[in-house]
Formats: sequence, C-alpha cells, structure tokens
Amino acid sequence: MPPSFRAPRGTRDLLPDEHAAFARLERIARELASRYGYHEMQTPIFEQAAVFERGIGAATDVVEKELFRVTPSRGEEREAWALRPEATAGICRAYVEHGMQTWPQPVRVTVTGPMFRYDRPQAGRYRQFWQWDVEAIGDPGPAVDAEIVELGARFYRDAGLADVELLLNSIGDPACRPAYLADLVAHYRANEAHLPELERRRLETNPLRLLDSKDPVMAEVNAGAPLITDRLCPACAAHFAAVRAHLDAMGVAYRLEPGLVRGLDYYTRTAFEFYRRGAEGQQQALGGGGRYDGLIQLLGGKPTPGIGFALGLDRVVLALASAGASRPANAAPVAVVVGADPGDTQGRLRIATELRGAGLPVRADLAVRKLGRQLEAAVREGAQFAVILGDELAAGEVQLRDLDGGSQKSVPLADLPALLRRKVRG
RNA sequence: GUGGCCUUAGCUCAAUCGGUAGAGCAUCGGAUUGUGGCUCCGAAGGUUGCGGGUUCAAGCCCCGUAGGCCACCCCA
Repeated sequence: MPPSFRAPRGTRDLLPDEHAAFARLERIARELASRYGYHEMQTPIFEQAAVFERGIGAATDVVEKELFRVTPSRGEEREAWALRPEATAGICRAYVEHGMQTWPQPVRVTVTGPMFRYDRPQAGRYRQFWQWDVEAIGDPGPAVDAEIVELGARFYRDAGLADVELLLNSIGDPACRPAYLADLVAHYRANEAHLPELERRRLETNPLRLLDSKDPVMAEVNAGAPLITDRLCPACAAHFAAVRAHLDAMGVAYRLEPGLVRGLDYYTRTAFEFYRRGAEGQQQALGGGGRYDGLIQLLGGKPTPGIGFALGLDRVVLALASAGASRPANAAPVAVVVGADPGDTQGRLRIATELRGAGLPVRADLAVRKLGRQLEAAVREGAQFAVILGDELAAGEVQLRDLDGGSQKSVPLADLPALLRRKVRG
C-alpha cells in the first residue's frame, strides 16, 4: 500500500463545487476593477524576503513569525526568498523596478491570487489563502482614498453580502504619530499596574494594539487613552476630514473607529477594515487597507504616496455560505451524445467532436453501458438535450431528445449544430 | 506560538459493559435485447488519522504524533 497523502496543514483543495464560488467572486472583482479603471497584473508568488521585511516591517507578526521562507536546495543563488504574505509590497517593488513613476499617475493596478502566512490554521484562516488586492499608487488623495474605499464596499454588495460594515480611521503620519505614540505610551505607563501581562509586553512592541485589546479589564484604561484622531497634525486632520466628506458625498456609510490600527508598519493616514455586522470582534476581517505614503521610498523609490486594500476571498466565500447564499453551479453541457449501441464509443465521440468544433459545450458518454444509464447520467449532470445515436445514423439522422420536457424528434445530423446553438441557455 | 474539543467507507453518521465494524447518500452493475430523475436487487468501498502501550481480546482504556475546529494571538 502506498502511503496516504494529504494537503499540507492550512491548505486545501478547492474542488469544482467550491471553486465555482471563488470563480464567481473573481469574476465580480475583475469586472469591477476594469469598470473603475484598475488594470490586472501579477507579481511573483515569492520575492526576496527583504521586500517584505523592509516593506511590511521587520517587527510585525506577519514578518517576524508568519513569513513562509523559501530556500533553494541547490544552485548558485544565495538569495533569501519568502512566499508573499500580501500583495502590496510586491506591487510596490514592481512599481519601483519598472519605473512606473513615469507612467500617468496614479498607477491603478489589481492582483488576485494566493498569499501565504505561516500561522496556526482555523476556519477562515489558512496558510494559503486568496486575496483580491487593489492599489492606486502616485496620488496623495484624499479623493482617491474615498474612491478606493467605495470600490471595496461595492464589491461586498455585488457579491451578495448585505451586512458588511466599514470601519474608518486615520492613523496619522510621521509628522504627528510619534508625538501621539509617546502620549499613548505615557498613558499606559501611568496605568501599568492595571495592565495584564500580555498587554504589558505589547506596550513595548506595538502600543497601538492595546487600543483594540479584547481583555475586559482594558476597557477602563482604554476609555481614558488619548485618541489619534484628536492628535492629528493639521495636514492629516484636513486629509481625514476630506476623505470623510468625499465618502459622504457618495453616500458611503462608515463608522469611525479611533481604535482601528493596522498590523503592517507601512500604513499612514487613512486606515479601514470591512467586517460582517455583529462580527466586528476584531476577528476575521473580510478585508482592509489604507494609505502607505512611505512604502515606495522604503523600497528604494522616490517618495510616492499610495493607497490600497486587500479582500480575503476565502472569508467572503465563508460569509456567503453562512448567510445562506446559494452556491453557483458549474456549467452543464447543452447536450450529451448517447447511443443505443453501448460499444459504439467511436460514434459518440465523433459526433460530439463535430459539435464541439461548432463551438457547442457537449459531452460524449464514453462509458460502455446501456442507453438507459447513459441518459440517466446526462439528466443528473443537468444537460438540456440528449443526442441519441441509433439505426437512423445510417440515414444521417439522430434523435434529439429534450431532457426537461421529454419530447423527441429525428433531426438530420447536418442541422444539429445550428439547432443546438439556438438552444444554448443564457 | 498557548489552552481546549474532535478524528470510524468518498460524504453524513451508527456500533450496549472492551468481544476483531454497519446504515443512508454517492459510485458501479442488473431488473428479457434502442430511452432518464422514482422503485427494487446486487457489487465495490475500512490496517477505525498514524505509531506505541495495557488486555485473552481495543473503534472504545492509556501515551505520543498528525490533522480539523474553538478561544487567545494575529490578520485577510
């Protein structure tokens, strides 16, 4: 007996039924992107690890513990590579590498594909997961901020998720964040005696995170904490106000969430996340994004502003299922070619091939089984018609049977393609 | 990475006190020779996740391990 294999931990097979749900979302995303003027591109699944370390931030969890590192076992390359944990860093690397600053700005691009993070799997949290990523690079905003947020919100609506809530915040920039951070740390230091062990450690590594702590004892301490939105410098405050005004003008609903911070270092100013209403427990965001005005420079380019978001396709599929949405089905053939003579697979395949050559989605029953079984399979597959081969074939005719209604008529083989073409659903 | 629950056929699940595994669905075949979703009959499908241990005997008890799920953490 060979050993039994299984998909690596945290990965899964998208079998045809489930893949149909993903394909539908990708179709919606692709159509929206093109309607909004974002062009599809692809970056490598792996990059120099430094692209993520420099771009995302070496001290973030995503890089520190969740990066999937790749080491070639042979060859001259001594490069340290890593599977991409998100798309933005790679896109910005490509922006710099290919001199996209010479293109008309902003450069509007989108990437869809698998991302990788080495953390402990859970429902909706995989080591390989799919994202739809949208970026506008080279526009300081604020109008483009609102445009891209609205695009994200529209995706969920078009996908069929009505109860998605948009959380919005501004996290300042290098002009105002350091002073705010100092104030924040000072506030927590003053209350250090009340802080749980975990939060005390986070105070050293990532003080912003304390703000959205789930620990109930933190509620009181957080109530008195300074808010970033009260400490924004004039430029950031004006930017944030303008983003909100643009959203209001488009009628996009959002909730201001001063505790919203994003996990990656590169974010500045606008930050937003999408959650299912009632599931905002900071767990399982459906998507999120923000402005990253310092990232391009970090990756070796000239100072260039940018903004984008990423959506978790896996999580949207999950949310759709739990909302009771019906799954899209994979396409059924218009017709299945069956035959009275079980052994005549040549005849069935030949006719099916002719029909396929005429552009029709047709399956031939290639199993050696009696006609009844062939028809049964065709019906269960959802085919509209059965093309039945019998003795009439000698006269150049076949039986065309309507599998929904049950009516059947003899038609000349030559007329079949035109006849079926008129019957193709949709 | 921490804690907890779970794992029996492709899927959903049974199996009394520990006595060497069964059903439904799905698959394939048959029900007098060229006609379907129903029905009936039959077949195939398992080292009970994997590895040890206890026992005359383990799906069941014990240990380890892998995977899934839940909470934390983190994020999409």
